[in-house]
Amino acid sequence: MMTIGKLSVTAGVKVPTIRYYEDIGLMPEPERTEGNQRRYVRAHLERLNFIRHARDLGFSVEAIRDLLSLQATPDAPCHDADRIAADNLADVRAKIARLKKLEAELEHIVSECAGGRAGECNVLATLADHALCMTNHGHANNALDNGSV
Amino acid sequence: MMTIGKLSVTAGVKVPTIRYYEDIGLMPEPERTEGNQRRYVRAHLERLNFIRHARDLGFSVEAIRDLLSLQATPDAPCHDADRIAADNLADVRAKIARLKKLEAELEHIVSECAGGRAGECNVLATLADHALCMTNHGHANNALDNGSV
DNA sequence: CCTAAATCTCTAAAGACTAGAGGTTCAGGA
DNA sequence: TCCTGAACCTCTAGTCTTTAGAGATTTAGG
Repeated sequence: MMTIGKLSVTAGVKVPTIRYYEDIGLMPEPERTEGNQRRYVRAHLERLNFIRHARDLGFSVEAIRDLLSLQATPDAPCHDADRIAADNLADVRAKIARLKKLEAELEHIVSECAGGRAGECNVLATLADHALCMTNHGHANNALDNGSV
Repeated sequence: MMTIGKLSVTAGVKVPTIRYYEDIGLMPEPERTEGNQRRYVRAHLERLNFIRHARDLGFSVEAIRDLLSLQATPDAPCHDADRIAADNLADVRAKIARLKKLEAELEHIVSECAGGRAGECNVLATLADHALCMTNHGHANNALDNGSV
């Protein structure tokens, strides 16, 4: 029997976040004391660990919902879970590729900025002029959006 | 003289986003026709390109605001712009490092999933049990939050 | 029993947009 | 010149995943 504070510390998830997960149905409603305070058992901790871990790995809340429902029916084929993870892997690789280009560009910018005046500064010049751009970081804006990965 | 639609297509920024940038002061208020429609000139396109480019590179709106103000005073030392870019570079590197761990873990998970049942699936097992975790993707939740990079 | 810490609910904010409603203006063709 | 349909206008409200605070209540330890 854990309080929400204990659960929070143990799982590494902030208290309001736990309540939020309950709101959106990721966490079940736990039992309450007579004074209406939440009391959790070990199953809750495990589930919350699962959720936090999956969030850390970049899974969306929707994907986690799917995974949790799979977990609830252990006889189902794991094909779906596999697909969810594979999709995520593709995403992650795309993000890495994009960030590496970005890193190269920023390195270039920073190393060249030798403390001159803004008028000659590469940061500004590079950002202002696409023609100076080393790499093609295109308009695929969603590739790295919705962060929390 | 461009309409907002033309500007949108040319710069690769959605129309409501342009208006939003105007609201928050990233874009100046352009001239209007007698019928109250916005009309942009080339300077607007360049500024919007600057903004989009910087957003693509992971700069926050606040950082962009700083950069834009630096750009407006080209005699100022570029030290600030340099710092902003350097800060961003550190961020980008942290993101890359984290995503690489994540990639390794997902590769591990996916490759081991041989189409069994969910009860034995590594995706679920790995997510459920921290002890099976290959890497320490810690609780530094903000490292990759606020995406759009 | 008392008190301080933790909990409760509820509302609102963050960032960076995006979507829709309901109305107006513009440009090209008949 | 008029018409029509696409594009524009403002305004409100929603997205997503939390996080922070206010004000009230409960709990556990001494």
